[in-house]
Amino acid sequence: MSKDFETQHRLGPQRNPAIDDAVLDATRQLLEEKGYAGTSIDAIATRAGVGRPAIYRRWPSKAHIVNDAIYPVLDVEQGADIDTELGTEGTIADQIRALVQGAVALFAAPATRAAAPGLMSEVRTNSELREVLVVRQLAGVRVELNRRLEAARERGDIRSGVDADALLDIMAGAAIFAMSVRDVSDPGPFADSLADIVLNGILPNT
Amino acid sequence: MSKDFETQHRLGPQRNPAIDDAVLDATRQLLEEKGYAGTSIDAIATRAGVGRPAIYRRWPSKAHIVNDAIYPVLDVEQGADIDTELGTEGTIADQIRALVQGAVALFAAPATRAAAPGLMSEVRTNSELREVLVVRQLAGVRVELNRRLEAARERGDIRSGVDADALLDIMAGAAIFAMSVRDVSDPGPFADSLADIVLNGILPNT
Amino acid sequence: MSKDFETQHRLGPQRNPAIDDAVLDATRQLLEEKGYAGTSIDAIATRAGVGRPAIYRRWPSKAHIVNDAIYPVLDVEQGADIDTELGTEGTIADQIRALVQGAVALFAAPATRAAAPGLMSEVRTNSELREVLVVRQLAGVRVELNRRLEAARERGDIRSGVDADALLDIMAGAAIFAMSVRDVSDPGPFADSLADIVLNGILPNT
Amino acid sequence: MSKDFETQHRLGPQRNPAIDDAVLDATRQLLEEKGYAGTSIDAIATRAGVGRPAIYRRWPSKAHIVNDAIYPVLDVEQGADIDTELGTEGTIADQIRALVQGAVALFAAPATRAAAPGLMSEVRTNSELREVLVVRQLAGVRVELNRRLEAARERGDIRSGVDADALLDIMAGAAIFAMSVRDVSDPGPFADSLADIVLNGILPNT
DNA sequence: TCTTAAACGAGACGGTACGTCTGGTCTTGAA
DNA sequence: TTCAAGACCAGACGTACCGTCTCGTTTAAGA
Repeated sequence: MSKDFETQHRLGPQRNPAIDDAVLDATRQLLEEKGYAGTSIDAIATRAGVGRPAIYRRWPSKAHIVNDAIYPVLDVEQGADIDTELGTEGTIADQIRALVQGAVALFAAPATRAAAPGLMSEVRTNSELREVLVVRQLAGVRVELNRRLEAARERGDIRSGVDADALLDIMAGAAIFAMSVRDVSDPGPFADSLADIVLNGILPNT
Repeated sequence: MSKDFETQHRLGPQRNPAIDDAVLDATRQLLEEKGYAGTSIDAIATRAGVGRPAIYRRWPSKAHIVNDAIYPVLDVEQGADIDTELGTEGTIADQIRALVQGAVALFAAPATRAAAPGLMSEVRTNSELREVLVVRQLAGVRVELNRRLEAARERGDIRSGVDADALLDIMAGAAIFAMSVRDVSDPGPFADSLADIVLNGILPNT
Repeated sequence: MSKDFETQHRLGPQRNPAIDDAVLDATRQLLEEKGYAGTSIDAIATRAGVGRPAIYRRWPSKAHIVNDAIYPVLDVEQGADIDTELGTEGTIADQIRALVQGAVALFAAPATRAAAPGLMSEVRTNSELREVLVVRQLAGVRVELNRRLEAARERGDIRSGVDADALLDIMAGAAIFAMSVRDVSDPGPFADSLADIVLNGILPNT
Repeated sequence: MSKDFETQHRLGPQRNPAIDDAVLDATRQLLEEKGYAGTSIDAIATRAGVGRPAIYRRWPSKAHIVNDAIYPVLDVEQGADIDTELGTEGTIADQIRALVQGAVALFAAPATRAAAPGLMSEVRTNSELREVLVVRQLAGVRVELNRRLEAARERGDIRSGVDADALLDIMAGAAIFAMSVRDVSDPGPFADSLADIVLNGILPNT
């Protein structure tokens, strides 16, 4: 129960950044152990050795905590991060392959398997969460993916008529479904199979 | 508050099937209005004009009610239904197109948009629900799809190396993601885009 | 679970008197084992091997069943029984002594220890029960006791000014309190102590 | 529905003592209006304008609430209170008279009439309640009464052979029976009649 | 012998209360 | 101003009884 931040403990009027980490760590542990519904804010606070108000001071709801706990930040508003994330080098095929690998790896972590469907569910009723998750995080990726596909299409690297939104739905949706519902144990082969269908689906028919 | 089944109301030691319908109807309404988390069993009972114990007598958890409320039964244990459901006629391309249309239509209903991610989340911790939803319902479809793809591959109608499980993950996952997260308003064009990518992904490259 | 009345079992349009006995027996057992609050009608029906409607056909409430189960009938409307019950022979001292012995013996049975306070509680809100228990059973005893004391007072056998109602409250109340609350293990000595105080309390000084 | 304690309302980590009072007041009201069985914890919480958990934080069962609501505390562990309560001055006759008056007054309050038999009933199955009510509260009185009678007997002020326990059973039992079952409307004359019999029962026969 | 009608067990029903658990807010007192 | 601790309301959870009612069967008594 004794945490290292309990020794130097209170910083006065500044927030203690160690608390953020302790909370996110505890959240990941609990997601893995008890699942999304079983991860209560009470349990997070107890596991992190932190009071509940310290949590509510930082995040407005459980979904926001979970979102921060399982997804990399990348909402830095600059294109640089997204570019790096999406793999800016190589052919469009390489880029898509990298994207699929990235998506599968993202949703394959145990905590994420437990959390992703829960967040999908809450995003429908919690508009504050929707703003953060769908608008700020997902929309950026959509725009960037659209830009890339557009460019590739102009170069003739992909078929015309490929819907970028549907493509993103496939990559994210299939990865989440495989990891969280089918509970695929080895993500590698699945990522290959997924990339195989997706690439054949968008590249020109020779 | 008076329901039509209240007039003749009690059938003695047999359960009143009108209550099943009233509960499932109320569940669909509440899912649409309040979302998955906001749909409490109390609210369902009140809306259906039914006591809470009558619900617990029929379903062991909220997830089971929701499952019955939004998914067609088709667990008839005979292949016949699944065959019909999956579209047994025409070329493999026609069959896949029908499958994609069916999946999108299934997840496009407002109640289902609200419920599907919630069920995906609970299926991970509720093993009783997993039995019903993943093993009994999904597994049948997986087996049948696998059989069809195998046959088509032998006829050379699709590429070899296409993973049937990944294909099902794509169809279900993409449809759920598009409907529940992206909240696509018109399912028709999305289904076409999805079918376009999927078909090109599995058919031979000319 | 097989009762002897289950062999020949149903008598047609007449009630099966064996059910009355089975229910009252089960009630006494459950009172002793689980106490008054823990004795549910469900449990009585199950223990007696009887359906709930068969019970409700005979008694309007749990309190009525318990009343029948623990108290001797004596509501025969004829003074004869009460006379016998109250001990009509001997001096007034002998009669009072017999009364005290009877009261203590009545409330000393294990089932009665558990039930008496519960009935006292329900009699305040259940007016139907009040009618049966207080008016029909107790009032008769009050009247008869009053008559005896009046006669004894005229003969100079007891002090004047002794309140018959208070005397009955003492005998019943003290016996119930000793048995149900103090949980006296041996009723004999207690009955003697009680009789000692009561007799000295009403007989003339010297 | 707005209570005075709602203005300043929450005291932080300390419990709000105003809630204790509000709950006990509501309990007394409900006992008077609906009787013991009709006084649900739900109803108490609603009437007191308080959440149910706030009640369960303070008392382990309905019986404990009722006990606190109707009986004065006097479990101060020092003899002083009990001495005062039992009336330490005057002859033994005066003391007994005071005791009888006190007992009758205690059980004459409307809420107490409704509650006392219910508590007597629950004390038999709820051992936690028995500890509080019988051991901590009643036993102290029994010991003190025994001491007084012993002293009086040595002085020759009462007959030898008077059982202190039976005497207490008489005073408490008769008062409860008269108030809760017979429902005596005017406690004064009853207390006089009871004291008359009791005093004659224990004083020497001149 | 056949019919009628009541009693029976089994158990579903709406309703109410139980005691527990969360979520999100607020307050205290120390640092 | 932050922190931990924790009290607070609101309300959902799943369970247990209550008293009523209906079912389908059994059985005694009357036709």
